[in-house]
Amino acid sequence: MNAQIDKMAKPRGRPSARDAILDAAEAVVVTDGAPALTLDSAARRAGLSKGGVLYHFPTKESLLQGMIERLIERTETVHKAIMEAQPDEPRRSLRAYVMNSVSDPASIDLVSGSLLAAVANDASLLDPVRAFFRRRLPQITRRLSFERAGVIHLATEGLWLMEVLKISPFTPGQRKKLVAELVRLAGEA
Amino acid sequence: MNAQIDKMAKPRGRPSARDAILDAAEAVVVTDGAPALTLDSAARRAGLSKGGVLYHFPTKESLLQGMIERLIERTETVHKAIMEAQPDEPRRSLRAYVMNSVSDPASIDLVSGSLLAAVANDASLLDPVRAFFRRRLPQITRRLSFERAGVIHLATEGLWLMEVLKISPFTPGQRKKLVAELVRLAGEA
DNA sequence: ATTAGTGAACCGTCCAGACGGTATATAAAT
DNA sequence: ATTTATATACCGTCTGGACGGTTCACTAAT
Repeated sequence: MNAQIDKMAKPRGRPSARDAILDAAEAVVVTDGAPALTLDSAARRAGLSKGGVLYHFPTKESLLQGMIERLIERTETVHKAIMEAQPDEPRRSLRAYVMNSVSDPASIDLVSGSLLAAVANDASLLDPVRAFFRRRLPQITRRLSFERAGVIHLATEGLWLMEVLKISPFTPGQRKKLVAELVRLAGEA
Repeated sequence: MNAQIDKMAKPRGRPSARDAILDAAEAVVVTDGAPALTLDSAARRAGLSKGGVLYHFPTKESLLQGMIERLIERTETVHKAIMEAQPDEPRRSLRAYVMNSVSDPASIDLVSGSLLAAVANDASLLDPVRAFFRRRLPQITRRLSFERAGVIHLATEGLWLMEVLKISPFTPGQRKKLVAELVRLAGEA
């Protein structure tokens, strides 16, 4: 499914289960809810022992940090990929952002687990997310009216967050219309 | 502050601390974070014992349900009040919604506690919120292009959710501009 | 020799919920 | 007007379980 990203600095020992643990932790949250994420449940889902999890993540907090870090890394990587596949023009960053966030309804589950886990355990774990948004803001408002780009940003993040929290009231058809409108708005001057 | 609503079926015993418990629970979440909300912490904050809390809310889940219920009730009440204070025209519902949600940055804390607590403990507690959104959707899209009203809805909810989660990247000045833009959009045909 | 684990025992803490008891206020009966 | 009954509104203690984290002896791959 996902082409795995080469880790530079190839490790020497056995292939690490670090990513598998993060995947497992996300899966636990998505299927069983945020409160179900414990060191034990993540270990079981990843197919190893609690000791194995603690080898990679010495505390639960570090596991949660790892989840958020990877969420941001993934988002940045995908955004870059989408953007570079598009013609060079000032609005491509915003449009790539919209497409990355909301164009594929199924991709929500791939990241929502990390966010939900962070919210449930310690809101300050989301600090890197805010920092990420802040870094991205000037990129997506480039050469656009701040108001217009800002509203598109808000709406995109709004749909994404509503779907992460499963509180979106829109039917699939309505959703399609809205995404199309957002992409359209992101393409206008 | 709040005129208390007459409970029909006048109770006989002492005045109930039910609302005080809900206030306390919200306050605990806002000041100490969602994981800090326990039956004990809510009781202490409300100035009574754990037994007292359990009298009103026999389980923690029922406390969380109570928080979400009151969140929705309050939102509906305030929305109605704002709306009726405005001239009768098709777009006043949407505009009242925008004003209610994001016009006052300080009011976030009054409701964020309930939402965060629900997310942290059991996402299905948010089901009534989605139902509420669904009820509201036809009202705010009345006589407006669905796409336009939908984008405003998304952006409003996006700003609100980002602020509840404390991940908004906007400066106060930028925020002001965006809110003004949303109100403006909600006023246009 | 180093890395990456296993697996089990164990500890301290926290927490939801149960339970028995108590205090307050109203209402009906005497 | 005093008693009696009764429902409401709590208090305070206890328990059983889960969870995060530690330790430790051992193993498998590179």
